[in-house]
Amino acid sequence: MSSTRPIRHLPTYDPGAGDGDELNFCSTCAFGEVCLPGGFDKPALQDLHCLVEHVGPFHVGDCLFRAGDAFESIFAVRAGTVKTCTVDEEGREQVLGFHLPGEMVGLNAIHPARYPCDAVALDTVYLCRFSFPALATLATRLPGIQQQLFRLLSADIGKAALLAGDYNASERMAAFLILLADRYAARGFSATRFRLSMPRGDIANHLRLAAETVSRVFRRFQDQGLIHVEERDVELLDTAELRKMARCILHD
Amino acid sequence: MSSTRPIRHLPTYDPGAGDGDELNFCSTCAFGEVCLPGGFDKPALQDLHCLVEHVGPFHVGDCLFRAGDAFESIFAVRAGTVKTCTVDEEGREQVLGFHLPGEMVGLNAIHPARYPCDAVALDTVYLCRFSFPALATLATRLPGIQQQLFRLLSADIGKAALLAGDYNASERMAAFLILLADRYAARGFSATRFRLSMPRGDIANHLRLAAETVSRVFRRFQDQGLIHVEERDVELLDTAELRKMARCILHD
DNA sequence: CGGCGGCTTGAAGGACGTCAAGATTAGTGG
DNA sequence: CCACTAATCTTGACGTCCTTCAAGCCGCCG
Repeated sequence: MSSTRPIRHLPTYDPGAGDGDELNFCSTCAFGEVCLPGGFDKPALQDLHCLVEHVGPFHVGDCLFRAGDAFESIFAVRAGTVKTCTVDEEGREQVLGFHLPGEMVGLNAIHPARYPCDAVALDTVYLCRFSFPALATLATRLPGIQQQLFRLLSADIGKAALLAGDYNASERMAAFLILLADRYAARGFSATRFRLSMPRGDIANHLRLAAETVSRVFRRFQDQGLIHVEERDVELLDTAELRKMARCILHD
Repeated sequence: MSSTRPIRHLPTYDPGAGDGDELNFCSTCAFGEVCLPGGFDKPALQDLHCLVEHVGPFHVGDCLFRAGDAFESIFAVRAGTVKTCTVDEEGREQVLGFHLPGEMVGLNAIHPARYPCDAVALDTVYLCRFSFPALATLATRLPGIQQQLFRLLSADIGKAALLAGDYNASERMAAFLILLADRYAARGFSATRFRLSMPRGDIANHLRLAAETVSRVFRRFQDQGLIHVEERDVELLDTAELRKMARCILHD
Protein backbone atom coordinates (compact mmCIF):
# COMPACT_ATOMS: atom_id res chain seq x y z
CA MET A 1 0.00 0.00 0.00
CA SER A 2 2.51 2.60 1.16
CA SER A 3 4.78 3.63 -1.69
CA THR A 4 8.48 3.51 -1.04
CA ARG A 5 9.16 6.58 1.00
CA PRO A 6 12.43 8.43 0.84
CA ILE A 7 14.78 7.30 3.57
CA ARG A 8 16.95 9.99 4.99
CA HIS A 9 18.71 9.40 8.24
CA LEU A 10 19.60 12.11 10.70
CA PRO A 11 20.79 15.01 8.63
CA THR A 12 23.29 17.04 10.55
CA TYR A 13 21.91 20.22 11.94
CA ASP A 14 22.24 23.27 9.75
CA PRO A 15 23.24 26.15 12.01
CA GLY A 16 22.09 28.66 9.45
CA ALA A 17 18.53 27.37 9.24
CA GLY A 18 17.25 29.96 11.66
CA ASP A 19 16.13 27.68 14.40
CA GLY A 20 15.06 30.39 16.73
CA ASP A 21 16.31 31.18 20.15
CA GLU A 22 16.87 28.23 22.38
CA LEU A 23 15.04 29.64 25.33
CA ASN A 24 11.89 30.01 23.32
CA PHE A 25 11.90 26.42 22.14
CA CYS A 26 12.93 24.89 25.42
CA SER A 27 10.25 26.66 27.41
CA THR A 28 7.56 24.70 25.52
CA CYS A 29 9.36 21.35 25.60
CA ALA A 30 8.53 18.32 27.72
CA PHE A 31 12.13 18.40 28.85
CA GLY A 32 12.23 22.17 29.12
CA GLU A 33 11.98 22.36 32.85
CA VAL A 34 15.14 20.35 33.25
CA CYS A 35 16.99 21.92 30.34
CA LEU A 36 16.39 25.47 31.47
CA PRO A 37 18.35 26.87 34.39
CA GLY A 38 16.41 26.51 37.62
CA GLY A 39 17.53 24.54 40.60
CA PHE A 40 20.47 22.93 38.91
CA ASP A 41 24.02 23.84 39.63
CA LYS A 42 26.13 25.21 36.82
CA PRO A 43 28.23 22.13 35.99
CA ALA A 44 25.16 19.90 35.92
CA LEU A 45 23.38 22.17 33.50
CA GLN A 46 26.53 22.28 31.45
CA ASP A 47 26.52 18.48 31.22
CA LEU A 48 22.89 18.43 30.14
CA HIS A 49 23.39 20.95 27.39
CA CYS A 50 26.41 19.03 26.19
CA LEU A 51 24.39 15.92 25.49
CA VAL A 52 21.62 17.72 23.66
CA GLU A 53 22.10 17.77 19.92
CA HIS A 54 19.96 19.80 17.59
CA VAL A 55 18.97 17.90 14.45
CA GLY A 56 16.88 18.84 11.48
CA PRO A 57 15.32 19.92 9.31
CA PHE A 58 13.50 16.79 8.24
CA HIS A 59 10.92 17.03 5.48
CA VAL A 60 7.64 15.29 4.71
CA GLY A 61 8.20 11.54 4.59
CA ASP A 62 11.70 11.59 6.06
CA CYS A 63 12.41 8.90 8.65
CA LEU A 64 13.92 9.86 12.01
CA PHE A 65 14.45 6.19 12.69
CA ARG A 66 13.06 2.90 11.48
CA ALA A 67 11.70 -0.15 13.26
CA GLY A 68 14.58 -2.41 14.15
CA ASP A 69 17.24 0.30 14.31
CA ALA A 70 19.40 0.04 17.41
CA PHE A 71 18.13 2.29 20.16
CA GLU A 72 20.44 5.14 20.96
CA SER A 73 18.54 8.36 21.51
CA ILE A 74 15.22 9.83 22.50
CA PHE A 75 14.01 12.97 20.79
CA ALA A 76 12.07 16.07 21.71
CA VAL A 77 10.11 17.68 18.91
CA ARG A 78 11.06 21.35 18.58
CA ALA A 79 8.96 22.12 15.51
CA GLY A 80 6.72 20.13 13.20
CA THR A 81 4.86 16.88 13.72
CA VAL A 82 6.18 13.32 13.89
CA LYS A 83 4.15 10.19 13.23
CA THR A 84 5.15 6.86 14.76
CA CYS A 85 3.91 3.71 13.10
CA THR A 86 4.59 0.03 12.61
CA VAL A 87 4.40 -1.76 9.28
CA ASP A 88 3.85 -5.51 9.32
CA GLU A 89 5.24 -7.90 6.74
CA GLU A 90 2.06 -7.66 4.68
CA GLY A 91 2.67 -3.93 4.42
CA ARG A 92 -0.26 -2.95 6.63
CA GLU A 93 0.57 0.21 8.51
CA GLN A 94 -0.49 0.97 12.06
CA VAL A 95 -0.23 4.55 13.26
CA LEU A 96 0.73 4.53 16.93
CA GLY A 97 0.58 8.25 17.52
CA PHE A 98 1.43 11.80 16.56
CA HIS A 99 4.05 13.88 18.34
CA LEU A 100 3.62 17.64 18.48
CA PRO A 101 6.17 20.31 19.34
CA GLY A 102 7.35 19.89 22.91
CA GLU A 103 6.64 16.16 23.04
CA MET A 104 9.01 13.21 23.22
CA VAL A 105 9.62 10.45 20.67
CA GLY A 106 11.33 7.13 21.21
CA LEU A 107 10.47 6.31 24.80
CA ASN A 108 8.99 2.98 23.78
CA ALA A 109 12.39 1.87 22.47
CA ILE A 110 14.21 1.66 25.79
CA HIS A 111 13.06 -1.81 26.62
CA PRO A 112 13.55 -3.71 23.40
CA ALA A 113 16.78 -1.68 22.93
CA ARG A 114 15.61 -1.31 19.32
CA TYR A 115 13.10 1.13 17.95
CA PRO A 116 9.83 -0.83 17.73
CA CYS A 117 8.36 1.52 15.14
CA ASP A 118 9.14 3.97 12.37
CA ALA A 119 9.15 7.69 13.10
CA VAL A 120 8.21 9.79 10.10
CA ALA A 121 8.12 13.56 9.65
CA LEU A 122 4.69 14.83 8.58
CA ASP A 123 6.00 18.27 7.76
CA THR A 124 9.23 20.16 8.37
CA VAL A 125 10.57 18.88 11.66
CA TYR A 126 13.32 20.05 14.02
CA LEU A 127 14.36 17.98 17.00
CA CYS A 128 16.50 17.87 20.11
CA ARG A 129 18.31 14.60 20.33
CA PHE A 130 19.32 13.10 23.69
CA SER A 131 21.73 10.20 23.89
CA PHE A 132 19.85 7.90 26.23
CA PRO A 133 22.84 6.25 27.93
CA ALA A 134 24.30 9.67 28.65
CA LEU A 135 20.95 10.90 29.89
CA ALA A 136 20.50 7.90 32.17
CA THR A 137 23.96 8.41 33.61
CA LEU A 138 23.22 12.05 34.22
CA ALA A 139 19.91 11.07 35.83
CA THR A 140 21.73 9.22 38.59
CA ARG A 141 23.32 12.53 39.56
CA LEU A 142 20.31 14.76 38.98
CA PRO A 143 17.16 13.36 40.59
CA GLY A 144 15.09 15.98 38.77
CA ILE A 145 16.00 14.46 35.44
CA GLN A 146 15.29 10.97 36.66
CA GLN A 147 11.89 12.07 37.92
CA GLN A 148 11.07 13.71 34.63
CA LEU A 149 12.02 10.59 32.71
CA PHE A 150 9.87 8.44 34.97
CA ARG A 151 6.97 10.82 34.52
CA LEU A 152 7.29 10.96 30.75
CA LEU A 153 7.47 7.19 30.49
CA SER A 154 4.53 6.64 32.80
CA ALA A 155 2.42 9.21 30.95
CA ASP A 156 3.04 7.40 27.68
CA ILE A 157 1.59 4.18 29.08
CA GLY A 158 -1.69 5.95 29.71
CA LYS A 159 -1.69 7.66 26.32
CA ALA A 160 -1.37 4.36 24.53
CA ALA A 161 -4.30 2.94 26.48
CA LEU A 162 -6.57 5.91 25.74
CA LEU A 163 -7.81 5.03 22.31
CA ALA A 164 -7.61 1.30 22.93
CA GLY A 165 -11.13 1.14 24.28
CA ASP A 166 -14.37 0.20 22.59
CA TYR A 167 -15.85 3.45 21.33
CA ASN A 168 -17.74 4.48 18.24
CA ALA A 169 -16.44 6.69 15.47
CA SER A 170 -17.86 9.96 16.83
CA GLU A 171 -16.48 9.42 20.31
CA ARG A 172 -13.04 8.64 18.95
CA MET A 173 -13.00 11.60 16.58
CA ALA A 174 -14.17 13.96 19.31
CA ALA A 175 -11.53 12.63 21.68
CA PHE A 176 -8.88 12.98 19.02
CA LEU A 177 -9.76 16.63 18.42
CA ILE A 178 -10.00 17.49 22.11
CA LEU A 179 -6.69 15.80 22.84
CA LEU A 180 -5.01 17.71 20.05
CA ALA A 181 -6.51 20.95 21.33
CA ASP A 182 -5.36 20.29 24.88
CA ARG A 183 -1.88 19.37 23.74
CA TYR A 184 -1.56 22.47 21.62
CA ALA A 185 -2.87 24.56 24.48
CA ALA A 186 -0.34 23.04 26.88
CA ARG A 187 2.44 24.29 24.61
CA GLY A 188 1.00 27.74 24.22
CA PHE A 189 -0.64 27.34 20.82
CA SER A 190 -4.26 28.05 20.00
CA ALA A 191 -6.60 25.41 21.36
CA THR A 192 -9.42 26.19 18.96
CA ARG A 193 -7.74 26.72 15.61
CA PHE A 194 -5.00 24.48 14.32
CA ARG A 195 -3.83 22.70 11.26
CA LEU A 196 -3.95 18.91 10.96
CA SER A 197 -0.48 18.05 9.78
CA MET A 198 -1.49 14.46 9.02
CA PRO A 199 -3.59 13.19 6.10
CA ARG A 200 -7.06 11.77 6.72
CA GLY A 201 -5.78 8.27 6.15
CA ASP A 202 -3.37 8.56 9.07
CA ILE A 203 -6.07 9.89 11.37
CA ALA A 204 -8.33 7.04 10.29
CA ASN A 205 -5.66 4.42 10.80
CA HIS A 206 -4.75 5.76 14.22
CA LEU A 207 -8.41 5.72 15.30
CA ARG A 208 -9.07 2.34 13.71
CA LEU A 209 -11.52 3.76 11.20
CA ALA A 210 -11.76 3.90 7.44
CA ALA A 211 -10.69 7.15 5.84
CA GLU A 212 -14.22 7.47 4.51
CA THR A 213 -15.62 7.33 8.02
CA VAL A 214 -13.31 10.15 9.11
CA SER A 215 -14.63 12.22 6.24
CA ARG A 216 -18.23 11.48 7.15
CA VAL A 217 -17.77 12.29 10.84
CA PHE A 218 -16.02 15.56 10.01
CA ARG A 219 -18.98 16.46 7.85
CA ARG A 220 -21.48 15.47 10.53
CA PHE A 221 -19.61 17.50 13.15
CA GLN A 222 -19.63 20.47 10.81
CA ASP A 223 -23.35 20.09 10.06
CA GLN A 224 -23.98 20.02 13.81
CA GLY A 225 -22.02 23.24 14.23
CA LEU A 226 -19.36 21.60 16.38
CA ILE A 227 -16.41 22.38 14.14
CA HIS A 228 -15.44 24.10 10.96
CA VAL A 229 -13.16 22.12 8.66
CA GLU A 230 -11.50 23.38 5.55
CA GLU A 231 -8.96 21.00 4.15
CA ARG A 232 -6.56 20.48 7.01
CA ASP A 233 -7.48 23.59 8.94
CA VAL A 234 -9.81 22.93 11.84
CA GLU A 235 -11.66 25.29 14.10
CA LEU A 236 -13.42 23.95 17.17
CA LEU A 237 -16.69 25.82 17.60
CA ASP A 238 -18.28 23.92 20.47
CA THR A 239 -15.55 22.38 22.58
CA ALA A 240 -17.99 21.78 25.43
CA GLU A 241 -20.13 19.48 23.32
CA LEU A 242 -17.09 17.76 21.82
CA ARG A 243 -15.68 17.22 25.28
CA LYS A 244 -19.00 15.77 26.36
CA MET A 245 -18.92 13.29 23.50
CA ALA A 246 -15.33 12.35 24.33
CA ARG A 247 -15.85 12.19 28.07
CA CYS A 248 -16.19 8.41 28.08
CA ILE A 249 -12.67 8.20 26.60
CA LEU A 250 -10.95 11.03 28.43
CA HIS A 251 -12.92 10.49 31.64
CA ASP A 252 -12.07 13.76 33.27
CA MET B 1 -23.62 -3.15 35.84
CA SER B 2 -20.89 -4.20 38.25
CA SER B 3 -22.35 -4.92 41.63
CA THR B 4 -20.73 -3.25 44.59
CA ARG B 5 -17.56 -5.16 45.10
CA PRO B 6 -16.04 -5.60 48.51
CA ILE B 7 -13.39 -2.97 49.16
CA ARG B 8 -10.52 -4.14 51.21
CA HIS B 9 -7.38 -2.10 51.30
CA LEU B 10 -3.94 -3.52 51.79
CA PRO B 11 -4.33 -6.15 54.46
CA THR B 12 -1.15 -6.49 56.40
CA TYR B 13 0.86 -9.47 55.46
CA ASP B 14 0.22 -12.63 57.41
CA PRO B 15 3.59 -14.18 58.11
CA GLY B 16 1.98 -17.53 58.83
CA ALA B 17 0.27 -17.82 55.45
CA GLY B 18 3.01 -19.98 54.05
CA ASP B 19 4.17 -17.71 51.34
CA GLY B 20 6.99 -19.87 50.19
CA ASP B 21 10.66 -19.19 50.15
CA GLU B 22 11.65 -15.76 49.00
CA LEU B 23 14.28 -16.93 46.61
CA ASN B 24 11.77 -18.99 44.70
CA PHE B 25 9.36 -16.11 44.27
CA CYS B 26 11.98 -13.50 43.48
CA SER B 27 13.64 -15.57 40.80
CA THR B 28 10.49 -15.37 38.68
CA CYS B 29 9.76 -11.71 39.35
CA ALA B 30 10.25 -8.76 36.99
CA PHE B 31 12.26 -7.16 39.74
CA GLY B 32 13.99 -10.36 40.72
CA GLU B 33 17.26 -9.67 39.07
CA VAL B 34 17.72 -6.57 41.15
CA CYS B 35 16.29 -8.02 44.35
CA LEU B 36 18.49 -11.06 44.31
CA PRO B 37 22.15 -10.75 45.25
CA GLY B 38 24.29 -10.35 42.15
CA GLY B 39 26.47 -7.38 41.42
CA PHE B 40 25.20 -5.26 44.25
CA ASP B 41 27.20 -4.49 47.32
CA LYS B 42 25.85 -5.64 50.65
CA PRO B 43 24.53 -2.36 52.03
CA ALA B 44 22.71 -1.57 48.78
CA LEU B 45 20.96 -4.91 48.75
CA GLN B 46 20.08 -4.35 52.35
CA ASP B 47 18.40 -1.06 51.47
CA LEU B 48 16.42 -2.67 48.69
CA HIS B 49 15.12 -5.47 50.88
CA CYS B 50 14.15 -2.93 53.50
CA LEU B 51 11.77 -1.14 51.20
CA VAL B 52 10.07 -4.29 49.93
CA GLU B 53 6.95 -5.15 51.86
CA HIS B 54 5.08 -8.41 51.42
CA VAL B 55 1.32 -7.93 51.28
CA GLY B 56 -1.55 -10.34 50.89
CA PRO B 57 -3.46 -12.47 50.65
CA PHE B 58 -6.11 -10.69 48.64
CA HIS B 59 -9.16 -12.63 47.54
CA VAL B 60 -11.43 -12.54 44.50
CA GLY B 61 -12.81 -9.05 44.02
CA ASP B 62 -10.53 -7.35 46.54
CA CYS B 63 -9.07 -4.03 45.44
CA LEU B 64 -5.34 -3.41 45.70
CA PHE B 65 -5.99 0.23 44.93
CA ARG B 66 -8.71 2.29 43.32
CA ALA B 67 -8.69 4.94 40.63
CA GLY B 68 -7.98 8.30 42.23
CA ASP B 69 -6.04 6.95 45.19
CA ALA B 70 -2.82 8.84 45.81
CA PHE B 71 0.11 7.07 44.20
CA GLU B 72 2.54 5.68 46.67
CA SER B 73 3.74 2.25 45.62
CA ILE B 74 4.26 -0.06 42.72
CA PHE B 75 3.63 -3.76 43.13
CA ALA B 76 5.08 -7.01 41.88
CA VAL B 77 2.68 -9.94 41.69
CA ARG B 78 4.07 -12.90 43.61
CA ALA B 79 1.09 -15.21 43.18
CA GLY B 80 -2.35 -14.94 41.60
CA THR B 81 -3.64 -12.63 38.89
CA VAL B 82 -4.48 -8.93 39.06
CA LYS B 83 -6.84 -7.10 36.71
CA THR B 84 -6.48 -3.37 36.10
CA CYS B 85 -9.50 -1.49 34.84
CA THR B 86 -11.13 1.90 34.66
CA VAL B 87 -14.81 2.54 35.35
CA ASP B 88 -16.35 5.65 33.86
CA GLU B 89 -19.14 7.63 35.49
CA GLU B 90 -21.77 5.65 33.57
CA GLY B 91 -20.40 2.52 35.18
CA ARG B 92 -18.91 1.11 31.99
CA GLU B 93 -15.80 -0.87 32.80
CA GLN B 94 -12.68 -1.03 30.65
CA VAL B 95 -10.19 -3.78 31.36
CA LEU B 96 -6.68 -2.43 30.74
CA GLY B 97 -4.80 -5.62 31.37
CA PHE B 98 -4.04 -8.70 33.43
CA HIS B 99 -0.94 -9.06 35.57
CA LEU B 100 0.51 -12.49 36.12
CA PRO B 101 2.98 -13.66 38.74
CA GLY B 102 6.29 -11.90 38.25
CA GLU B 103 4.77 -8.83 36.59
CA MET B 104 4.47 -5.26 37.84
CA VAL B 105 1.34 -3.26 38.66
CA GLY B 106 1.02 0.48 39.09
CA LEU B 107 3.63 1.82 36.69
CA ASN B 108 1.03 3.93 34.92
CA ALA B 109 0.40 5.89 38.13
CA ILE B 110 3.76 7.65 38.38
CA HIS B 111 2.82 10.50 36.14
CA PRO B 112 -0.61 11.51 37.33
CA ALA B 113 0.65 10.82 40.89
CA ARG B 114 -2.70 9.09 41.37
CA TYR B 115 -3.66 5.60 40.34
CA PRO B 116 -5.51 6.02 37.04
CA CYS B 117 -7.31 2.68 37.38
CA ASP B 118 -8.57 0.09 39.80
CA ALA B 119 -6.51 -3.01 40.50
CA VAL B 120 -8.61 -6.04 41.41
CA ALA B 121 -7.59 -9.52 42.50
CA LEU B 122 -9.00 -12.24 40.23
CA ASP B 123 -8.04 -15.00 42.61
CA THR B 124 -5.89 -15.28 45.71
CA VAL B 125 -3.10 -12.76 45.26
CA TYR B 126 0.19 -12.11 47.06
CA LEU B 127 2.31 -9.08 46.26
CA CYS B 128 5.59 -7.35 46.89
CA ARG B 129 5.03 -3.68 47.52
CA PHE B 130 7.70 -1.08 46.69
CA SER B 131 7.44 2.45 47.98
CA PHE B 132 8.09 4.42 44.83
CA PRO B 133 9.77 7.47 46.35
CA ALA B 134 12.13 5.20 48.25
CA LEU B 135 12.76 3.16 45.13
CA ALA B 136 13.49 6.27 43.06
CA THR B 137 15.91 7.51 45.66
CA LEU B 138 17.65 4.17 45.72
CA ALA B 139 17.78 4.21 41.92
CA THR B 140 19.99 7.28 41.97
CA ARG B 141 22.56 5.22 43.84
CA LEU B 142 22.07 1.94 42.01
CA PRO B 143 22.09 2.36 38.23
CA GLY B 144 20.92 -1.23 37.81
CA ILE B 145 17.65 -0.41 39.53
CA GLN B 146 17.19 2.72 37.50
CA GLN B 147 17.79 0.78 34.30
CA GLN B 148 15.29 -1.86 35.30
CA LEU B 149 12.65 0.76 36.06
CA PHE B 150 13.23 2.43 32.72
CA ARG B 151 12.94 -0.92 30.98
CA LEU B 152 9.76 -1.91 32.78
CA LEU B 153 8.13 1.42 32.05
CA SER B 154 9.14 1.39 28.41
CA ALA B 155 7.91 -2.18 27.97
CA ASP B 156 4.50 -1.21 29.33
CA ILE B 157 4.11 1.46 26.65
CA GLY B 158 4.45 -1.21 24.00
CA LYS B 159 2.12 -3.62 25.76
CA ALA B 160 -0.64 -1.04 25.89
CA ALA B 161 -0.29 -0.39 22.18
CA LEU B 162 -0.43 -4.07 21.24
CA LEU B 163 -4.13 -4.68 21.26
CA ALA B 164 -4.95 -1.11 20.23
CA GLY B 165 -4.83 -1.96 16.53
CA ASP B 166 -7.57 -2.82 14.12
CA TYR B 167 -7.83 -6.60 14.16
CA ASN B 168 -10.68 -9.07 13.97
CA ALA B 169 -11.94 -11.26 16.76
CA SER B 170 -9.89 -14.34 15.82
CA GLU B 171 -6.64 -12.42 15.54
CA ARG B 172 -7.16 -10.78 18.91
CA MET B 173 -8.11 -14.01 20.65
CA ALA B 174 -5.13 -15.82 19.16
CA ALA B 175 -2.80 -13.01 20.20
CA PHE B 176 -4.28 -13.03 23.68
CA LEU B 177 -3.67 -16.76 24.09
CA ILE B 178 -0.15 -16.62 22.65
CA LEU B 179 0.77 -13.67 24.84
CA LEU B 180 -0.50 -15.48 27.92
CA ALA B 181 1.45 -18.57 26.94
CA ASP B 182 4.64 -16.60 26.39
CA ARG B 183 4.27 -14.75 29.65
CA TYR B 184 3.66 -17.94 31.57
CA ALA B 185 6.62 -19.55 29.84
CA ALA B 186 8.86 -16.59 30.73
CA ARG B 187 8.09 -17.23 34.40
CA GLY B 188 8.67 -20.93 34.21
CA PHE B 189 5.07 -22.11 33.98
CA SER B 190 3.62 -24.33 31.30
CA ALA B 191 3.16 -22.54 28.00
CA THR B 192 0.55 -24.94 26.67
CA ARG B 193 -1.72 -25.65 29.60
CA PHE B 194 -2.94 -22.96 31.94
CA ARG B 195 -6.01 -21.75 33.71
CA LEU B 196 -7.74 -18.53 32.74
CA SER B 197 -8.14 -16.76 36.05
CA MET B 198 -10.48 -14.18 34.51
CA PRO B 199 -14.12 -14.63 33.47
CA ARG B 200 -15.07 -14.52 29.78
CA GLY B 201 -16.56 -11.10 30.23
CA ASP B 202 -13.22 -9.65 31.30
CA ILE B 203 -11.42 -11.24 28.36
CA ALA B 204 -14.09 -9.86 26.05
CA ASN B 205 -13.90 -6.40 27.51
CA HIS B 206 -10.12 -6.34 27.32
CA LEU B 207 -10.19 -7.40 23.66
CA ARG B 208 -13.07 -5.07 22.81
CA LEU B 209 -15.41 -7.94 22.02
CA ALA B 210 -18.74 -9.14 23.33
CA ALA B 211 -18.61 -12.04 25.76
CA GLU B 212 -20.67 -14.03 23.26
CA THR B 213 -18.02 -13.51 20.61
CA VAL B 214 -15.34 -14.83 22.95
CA SER B 215 -17.45 -17.93 23.45
CA ARG B 216 -17.93 -18.39 19.72
CA VAL B 217 -14.25 -17.95 18.88
CA PHE B 218 -13.24 -20.41 21.60
CA ARG B 219 -15.64 -22.88 20.09
CA ARG B 220 -14.36 -22.26 16.57
CA PHE B 221 -10.74 -22.66 17.68
CA GLN B 222 -11.67 -25.92 19.36
CA ASP B 223 -13.53 -27.19 16.29
CA GLN B 224 -10.44 -26.37 14.24
CA GLY B 225 -8.27 -28.36 16.64
CA LEU B 226 -6.26 -25.34 17.72
CA ILE B 227 -7.11 -25.50 21.40
CA HIS B 228 -8.97 -27.49 23.97
CA VAL B 229 -11.12 -25.49 26.36
CA GLU B 230 -12.90 -26.79 29.37
CA GLU B 231 -14.31 -24.12 31.57
CA ARG B 232 -11.36 -21.96 32.40
CA ASP B 233 -8.72 -24.55 31.63
CA VAL B 234 -7.08 -24.10 28.28
CA GLU B 235 -4.69 -26.29 26.36
CA LEU B 236 -2.99 -24.95 23.25
CA LEU B 237 -2.82 -27.74 20.70
CA ASP B 238 -1.47 -25.90 17.66
CA THR B 239 0.58 -22.95 18.83
CA ALA B 240 2.18 -22.60 15.41
CA GLU B 241 -1.17 -21.91 13.76
CA LEU B 242 -2.29 -19.63 16.58
CA ARG B 243 0.95 -17.70 16.32
CA LYS B 244 0.40 -17.39 12.60
CA MET B 245 -3.04 -15.92 13.16
CA ALA B 246 -1.65 -13.51 15.74
CA ARG B 247 1.44 -12.58 13.75
CA CYS B 248 -0.08 -9.34 12.50
CA ILE B 249 -0.49 -8.23 16.11
CA LEU B 250 2.69 -9.60 17.66
CA HIS B 251 4.75 -8.98 14.53
CA ASP B 252 7.70 -11.15 15.46
C1' DC C 1 -3.52 20.03 -20.00
C1' DG C 2 -3.41 15.61 -17.92
C1' DG C 3 -2.33 12.71 -14.37
C1' DC C 4 -2.08 11.74 -9.57
C1' DG C 5 -3.02 11.68 -4.73
C1' DG C 6 -6.01 13.12 -1.27
C1' DC C 7 -10.68 13.87 -0.08
C1' DT C 8 -15.75 13.32 -0.37
C1' DT C 9 -20.11 10.97 -1.15
C1' DG C 10 -23.30 7.14 -2.09
C1' DA C 11 -24.82 2.21 -2.08
C1' DA C 12 -24.21 -2.64 -0.57
C1' DG C 13 -22.33 -6.14 2.30
C1' DG C 14 -20.23 -8.21 6.42
C1' DA C 15 -18.46 -8.78 11.04
C1' DC C 16 -19.67 -8.27 15.34
C1' DG C 17 -23.04 -6.55 18.93
C1' DT C 18 -27.45 -6.98 21.08
C1' DC C 19 -31.24 -9.51 22.66
C1' DA C 20 -33.22 -13.55 24.40
C1' DA C 21 -33.40 -18.15 26.08
C1' DG C 22 -31.33 -22.18 27.82
C1' DA C 23 -27.36 -24.89 29.91
C1' DT C 24 -23.93 -25.52 33.22
C1' DT C 25 -21.60 -24.43 37.35
C1' DA C 26 -20.68 -22.35 41.78
C1' DG C 27 -22.12 -20.83 46.04
C1' DT C 28 -25.23 -21.14 50.11
C1' DG C 29 -27.84 -22.82 53.56
C1' DG C 30 -30.71 -26.38 55.37
C1' DC D 1 -25.97 -34.61 50.67
C1' DC D 2 -29.29 -32.01 48.40
C1' DA D 3 -32.16 -28.18 47.06
C1' DC D 4 -32.09 -23.52 45.53
C1' DT D 5 -30.34 -19.28 43.63
C1' DA D 6 -27.17 -16.56 41.25
C1' DA D 7 -23.55 -16.17 38.18
C1' DT D 8 -21.22 -17.57 34.21
C1' DC D 9 -21.24 -19.48 29.89
C1' DT D 10 -23.23 -21.07 25.47
C1' DT D 11 -26.07 -20.85 21.37
C1' DG D 12 -29.21 -18.87 17.97
C1' DA D 13 -31.71 -15.01 15.49
C1' DC D 14 -31.64 -10.41 14.22
C1' DG D 15 -30.05 -5.62 13.81
C1' DT D 16 -26.49 -2.08 13.22
C1' DC D 17 -22.44 0.37 12.66
C1' DC D 18 -18.76 0.58 10.00
C1' DT D 19 -16.08 -1.17 6.10
C1' DT D 20 -15.65 -1.99 1.39
C1' DC D 21 -16.33 -0.86 -3.26
C1' DA D 22 -17.06 2.49 -6.72
C1' DA D 23 -17.35 6.90 -8.70
C1' DG D 24 -16.67 11.78 -8.82
C1' DC D 25 -14.38 16.10 -7.13
C1' DC D 26 -10.60 19.10 -6.10
C1' DG D 27 -5.94 20.92 -5.74
C1' DC D 28 -1.20 20.24 -7.02
C1' DC D 29 2.73 19.67 -10.05
C1' DG D 30 5.15 18.21 -13.87
